Amino acid sequence: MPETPIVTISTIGQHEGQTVTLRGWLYNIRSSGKLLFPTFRDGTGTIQGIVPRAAVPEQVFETLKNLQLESSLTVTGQVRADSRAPSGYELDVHNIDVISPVSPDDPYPITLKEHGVDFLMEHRHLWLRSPRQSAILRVRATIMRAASEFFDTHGFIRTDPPILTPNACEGTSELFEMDYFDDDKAYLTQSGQLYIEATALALGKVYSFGPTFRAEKSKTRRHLTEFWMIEPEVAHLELSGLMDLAEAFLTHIVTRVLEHHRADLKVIGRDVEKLEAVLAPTANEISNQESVILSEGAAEVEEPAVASPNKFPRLSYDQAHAMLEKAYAEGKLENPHRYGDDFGSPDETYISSQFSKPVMVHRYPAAIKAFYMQPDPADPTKALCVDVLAPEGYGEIIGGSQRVDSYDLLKQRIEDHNLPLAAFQWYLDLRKYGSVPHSGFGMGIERAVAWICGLDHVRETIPFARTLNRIYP
RNA sequence: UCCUGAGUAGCUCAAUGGCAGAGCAUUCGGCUGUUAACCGAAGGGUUGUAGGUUCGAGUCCUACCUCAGGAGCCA
Repeated sequence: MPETPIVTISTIGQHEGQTVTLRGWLYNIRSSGKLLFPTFRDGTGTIQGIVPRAAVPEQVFETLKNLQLESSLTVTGQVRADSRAPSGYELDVHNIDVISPVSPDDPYPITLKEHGVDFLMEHRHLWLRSPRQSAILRVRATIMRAASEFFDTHGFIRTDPPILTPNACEGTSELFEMDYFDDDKAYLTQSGQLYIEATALALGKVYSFGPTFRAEKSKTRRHLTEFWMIEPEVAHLELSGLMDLAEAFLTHIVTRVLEHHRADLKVIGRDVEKLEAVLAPTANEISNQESVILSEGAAEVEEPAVASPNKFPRLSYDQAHAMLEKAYAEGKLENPHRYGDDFGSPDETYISSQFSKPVMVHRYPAAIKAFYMQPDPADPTKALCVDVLAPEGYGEIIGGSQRVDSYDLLKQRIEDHNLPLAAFQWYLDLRKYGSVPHSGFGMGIERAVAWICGLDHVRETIPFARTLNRIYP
């Protein structure tokens, strides 16, 4: 190989006219008699090469002609702008050096044709190489970075809770159980919330970011058994401030993705206008219908405590219920929503479909929410909680609440929910020694990625999805 | 856990109860601008498993297995 600069495909345009070396894989190859059109990929993008038989040594032409897809190689050639190329550039190949050829007896299983879900998931380790999957993982990385960045730059301290826990955090979900040495059982965490309440009362503003596990036998496009969650928890913060926080947080993430991933979103096939609508100024944003909805029962609409640059619609549970009743009466929903029940998936889809921004639904009936949620002083049958529903029917991406800060009330709640008091003694201590109002939320990364990328299934949002029926590869 | 649907070539899919097929992939041949290239040829099958009905089952019946996505539950 001659001494040439080693470049990546994403920045190859800066080397127009130069002879460069790429290190990558053979993505596809077409031929037309004495012309070869190999397409190379290197993880940053793809570029088509052109190889006229007369222009290269016979051995280079023959080697490339017989090379199987996904063989690894280095390629040397001259970068040329070409209007026929999708990316604007082509490579006039001078030489190739095969690093590791794929055998024709056992060719690369994933072709450029269609494949079924089962086959692709069985070959997830290879599927990741396809342009769409790579693009999704790049966007995921930015979403995770932007999420951390938001808290890091707003005075939050990252404090990660344990992954092995002695008992159920909320006493509801199905947990993965394992032996913990001799006589004990341990469980994989389903939320770090209780632990970061402790670190919040130590450090003020904290967040955690890590994997969580749910053993529920859910089998839908929105569920994984192992997923990543980012959870802030803030001392002295009440519900309205929590909603401001969630609003600013999501706004920051969407802003970053649009800044850095226009090209990836195009590969994924995302309608970028839908994301831009999330950032649109509030005044122009809210449609007539939305105004009507928000003005009905205006007394209940939460006013942001801090002016937020980008306001999301806020609905109380009662307002959302009224919206669903109306929709059912008009035949837009198959089943009526029973007041007092949680919203089902079709309900959430309908509510979110009425807005182009994420919707914050707050003050659910306390009876259907977790024991640690603070009752609303204005109506103790309601909890000071909020669910953020992503647009376009992507469902709940954030769930949060103000926490019970009274020792006596929390103890009562633990007993009412038949939870083992001893296991929660440390949690009660937080209310015994200098309790303050505090709030937090959790966002599931995969649902956020699915929404932002416009995917129809969360299994594509994580490198190796863990679902009810699949733990391979 | 419940409901619904699907299992046929390496992959994606056809096949009135009557000879097991196509495209892609692989191999061989052709083509100097192809964009999931195209054209010609070849090889490639225990039709998810086990029973049953029938002269005859990929097709009908029963059970089971696997997968899918919807409910419930959740992020």
